[in-house]
Amino acid sequence: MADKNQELRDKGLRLTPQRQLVLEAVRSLGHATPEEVAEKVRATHPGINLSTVYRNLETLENVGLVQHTHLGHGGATYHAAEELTHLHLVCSKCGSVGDAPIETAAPFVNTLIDEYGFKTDVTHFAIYGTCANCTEKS
Amino acid sequence: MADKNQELRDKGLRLTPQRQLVLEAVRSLGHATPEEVAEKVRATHPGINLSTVYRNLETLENVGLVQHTHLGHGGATYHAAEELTHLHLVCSKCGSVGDAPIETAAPFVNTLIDEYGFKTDVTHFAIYGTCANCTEKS
DNA sequence: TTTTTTCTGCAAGTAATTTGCAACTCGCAA
DNA sequence: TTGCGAGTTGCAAATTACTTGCAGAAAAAA
Ligand SMILES: [Mn+2]
Ligand SMILES: [Mn+2]
Ligand SMILES: [Zn+2]
Ligand SMILES: [Zn+2]
Repeated sequence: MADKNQELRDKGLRLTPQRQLVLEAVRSLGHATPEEVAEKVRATHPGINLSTVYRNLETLENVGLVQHTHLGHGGATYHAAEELTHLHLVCSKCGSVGDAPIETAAPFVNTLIDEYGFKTDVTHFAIYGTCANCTEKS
Repeated sequence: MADKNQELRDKGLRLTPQRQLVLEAVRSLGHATPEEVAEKVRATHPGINLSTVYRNLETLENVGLVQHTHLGHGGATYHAAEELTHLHLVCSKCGSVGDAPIETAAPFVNTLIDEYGFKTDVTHFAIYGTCANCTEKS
């Protein structure tokens, strides 16, 4: 358990139960909005304030343990940083979120570097469109 | 001018000065937030309410005359539908918004169709990353 | 321990967008 | 032309998502 504590300490952060719970929640949820993180945390620790969740998500993002992405028109969702190894394919019709390996985007990313010197972060925004299922139905 | 009126009528919309002004503002501004659209409209017609602008942007989007995209972490920006002919390369460091032809993404889009049956709308979300300028400086 | 510093809960505050509603006006029909 | 009805507007209030100020609590340093 010293290891787990160390993880946050090494980043120069104070080890509070709230912070650990937020990090655990993000890790166990996959993608989650701040509200969902709060809900998860409160399942075991009801007292924790929503602003504490927001503040910790920001702090954890600053030290690189979590990251946010935009899957839809609204607010951000959070991931564990290690977990960002795929593209998000978001369907505008049904709202489903599919995954694809980041390598799928590699040629595109390379083209943008070569032609514009632009280094793309392909996971920050979702890939938006219509899924196979919804295309079929229409 | 009958033509211009017809354009909205053909979509089944009523022709109000507010609606025409919103559409013109979107067309002349390129990318614009609802607030910016309102500001533009008010330059000549001060009385127009912000909620009218929001409602008309939605209506115009429903009939396909305008579209929204997400360039940053926050709210949406609106374009004329005809004008969506480029990718947006948004720099996370300096906030600059560069353009690239949509064809740049064609191979990537095709890959997603072939492998996942997913039809990508590459303009809905910006391409996010670091521009050449900011990469140099660091 | 005691002290220092960071973090938390709570309440209040913003910013962006939406909604309810009564008054208006556009387009059609008489 | 005028009159009607559905669609539209302005305004105020509501909602949503997030942020901030602050005083007390709790980590970590001393
Ligand atoms: Mn959107
Ligand atoms: Mn973002
Ligand atoms: Zn779908
Ligand atoms: Zn830049």
